[in-house]
Amino acid sequence: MKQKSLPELSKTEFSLLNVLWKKSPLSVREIHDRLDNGWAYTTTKTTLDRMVAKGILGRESAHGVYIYSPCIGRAAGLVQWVRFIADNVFDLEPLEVVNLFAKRKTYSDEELRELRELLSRDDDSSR
Amino acid sequence: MKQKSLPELSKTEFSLLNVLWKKSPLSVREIHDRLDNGWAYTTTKTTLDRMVAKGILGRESAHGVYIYSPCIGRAAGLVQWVRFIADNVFDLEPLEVVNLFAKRKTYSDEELRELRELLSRDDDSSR
DNA sequence: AGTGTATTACTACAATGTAGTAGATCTGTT
DNA sequence: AACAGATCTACTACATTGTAGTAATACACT
Repeated sequence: MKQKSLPELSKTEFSLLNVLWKKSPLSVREIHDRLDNGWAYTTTKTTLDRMVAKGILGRESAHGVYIYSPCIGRAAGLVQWVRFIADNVFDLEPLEVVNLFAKRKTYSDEELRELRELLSRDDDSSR
Repeated sequence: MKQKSLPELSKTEFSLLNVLWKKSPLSVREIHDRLDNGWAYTTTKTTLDRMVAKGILGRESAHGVYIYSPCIGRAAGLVQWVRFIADNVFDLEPLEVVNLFAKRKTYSDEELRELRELLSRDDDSSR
């Protein structure tokens, strides 16, 4: 056991993380701008800070502003989502959904490998 | 305009609907049993009733119990989810994600057609 | 040094996630 | 037909999330 239980991320949390997995650390403003949903700036801020409080993100001060970065990797953050999507959207086994990822170039081989690993390992120790 | 704006379904709502899209109408008990998450029975009930209140589900009485059925079709319920998944998980255009569906036999041709239609039509009239 | 502009902290409130409890109802049993 | 046990339903409850406003700070430029 080295993984502190895969997090169950909400839709908003996931999309925030998604920005930061592409590039990080970023300031609230930077995140807010690439996040092209209709949110108010303060909404982005609030969500980020709550995620920091939960340990999903880290933040530090740089030149007078806070910058945020993910505390969990993309593979770990994806696990629960792949399960959900496999079950509810594709009606396939999680690993088969990962194979769909593999066709598209969205994830690196390394990420895919880790994702598969996490999916088969953590085979529902919870609930 | 004949579509009453595609609903933004939460994860839970989506998985409930997913059961009912497979077979309906069903009683709380029947839904609860096929829904194999760890919920308490009353949680399933509460969620169902809230969805009825929102007009996502309908319910009627049959042999002394309520039975529930979806008020929206699978294609309509999927639209926002396909957008989210396209954006945040696959990093593809929504329509390309639909093409992934097409490979697997999860959706009927009719559903796919309607889904594509809805996706291209309702190109962000909201927010 | 003062005014405008962006950032942060704090507060707010509705919706959702999750579930318990008590009362109503059904069902099978004498 | 009356009662016990099992189910179902309505109502209540409380934490978390979704979403955002406001006031206090900090910064940046004239």
